[in-house]
Amino acid sequence: MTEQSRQGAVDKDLLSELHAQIGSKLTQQGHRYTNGRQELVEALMLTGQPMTLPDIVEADPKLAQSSAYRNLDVLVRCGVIRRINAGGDHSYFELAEPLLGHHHHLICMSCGSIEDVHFDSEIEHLVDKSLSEISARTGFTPTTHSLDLHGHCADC
Amino acid sequence: MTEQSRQGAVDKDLLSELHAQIGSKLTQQGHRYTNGRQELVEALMLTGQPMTLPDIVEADPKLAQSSAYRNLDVLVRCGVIRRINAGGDHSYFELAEPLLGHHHHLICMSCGSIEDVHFDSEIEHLVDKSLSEISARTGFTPTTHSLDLHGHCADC
DNA sequence: CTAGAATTGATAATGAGTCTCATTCCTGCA
DNA sequence: TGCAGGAATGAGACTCATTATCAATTCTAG
Repeated sequence: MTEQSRQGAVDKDLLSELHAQIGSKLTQQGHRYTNGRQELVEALMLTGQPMTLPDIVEADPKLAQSSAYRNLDVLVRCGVIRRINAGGDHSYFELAEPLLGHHHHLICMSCGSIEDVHFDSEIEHLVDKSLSEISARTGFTPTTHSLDLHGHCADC
Repeated sequence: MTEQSRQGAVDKDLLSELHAQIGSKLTQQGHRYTNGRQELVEALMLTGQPMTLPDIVEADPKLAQSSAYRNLDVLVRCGVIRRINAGGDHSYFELAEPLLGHHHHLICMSCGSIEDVHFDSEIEHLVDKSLSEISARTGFTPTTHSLDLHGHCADC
C-alpha cells in the first residue's frame, strides 16, 4: 500500500472514454469539465483506489486545495465521484459506481487504508433481494447500499 | 422521527442487567462506570436508535459536552458503544453489537436520520460466508462488517 | 468581440471533536 | 474513619478538515 506506483487497470482508451462520459455528464448539469476537474478525476482513475484530499494534492501538486475541495463537491453532486466516510480524519473519494462498478471496501482499522473488493454476483443478488424486502417492510427507499469490512489489512 | 417519546424495547430488568454487564466490562479494563457514563449509556438505551452528541446532550442536559465526548470515546474503546460515520456533520453513536445484536442501518440522505434494521439470518449467513472467502483471498482480517442502506426514509 | 456566467485560488471563517488543567471524586489501605 | 494517589469532571482553549468569501480570470454563447 505504500507502493506509489500502483495503478488501477485503466488503459488509455478506457481513460479517455471515461473522460468523455464524465464531461457530458457535467455539461448536462450546467457545469464545465475544466482542467482542474479533469486532473482530479485523472488522479483517481490512475490510482484506482480511494484517496483523501491530501493524497490527491500530493499526486498532483498543481491542484489548489480550495478548488480541489470545491470540485470534488461538484463531482460528487453530479454523481461522478463518491465520498466515503471511513471514520478517520479525512474523507476518501473514488470514482462513482457507474464508472467503477459496484464494489465494497476493506477498511483497515490500524492504518486507515481503504481497498476495493468485488463480491461474487450470487451474494450481491441475495443482498439485493433482502434489501428489497426491507424497503417494502419499512417504507424506506434505498438508492444504494454499502457493505464494508472493518478489520486489519495484510500489512497490519 | 420527530417523535421524542419513541423508546427502544427495553424494560427495567434488561436495562439494569445491561448496566451491570457494562460496568464489569469497564472495571475489567481499569475504568469506572461513573454517573456520567451511566447516563450516557442510558440515553442510548432509552432512545434505542443511533444518536449524535447534540441528541445525547439534549436528551440529558446535565451532561457536559466535553465529558460526553471523552466518555463516548472511552466507551467506544471498551467495546460498549459503536461509532457510526454516516457522512453528516456529526458521528452517530449506539450501543455496541454485543449489547444490541447484529444489525444494519437505514441512512436517510435527505434528513440524515439513521434507523436500525435486522436482516434475516439466511442473508447474514451468506454474507459471512462470502466475507470469509474475501478474507482468505486478500489477507485482510475482518473484525466486523457494516451493511447499510442509503436512500430516503418514509418521511422524506 | 463582448457581456454574463462559471471557475479559480488565496485567505478567512466555521465548527465538530480534542486537549488542558485545576478541581472534585473514588477507591484501596492503614 | 482518614488519607494518598489516581481517575474523572467541566469549562474553555485549541486543532484542523472542510466551507465560504471575493476579487481576478477564463469560458461560452451570441
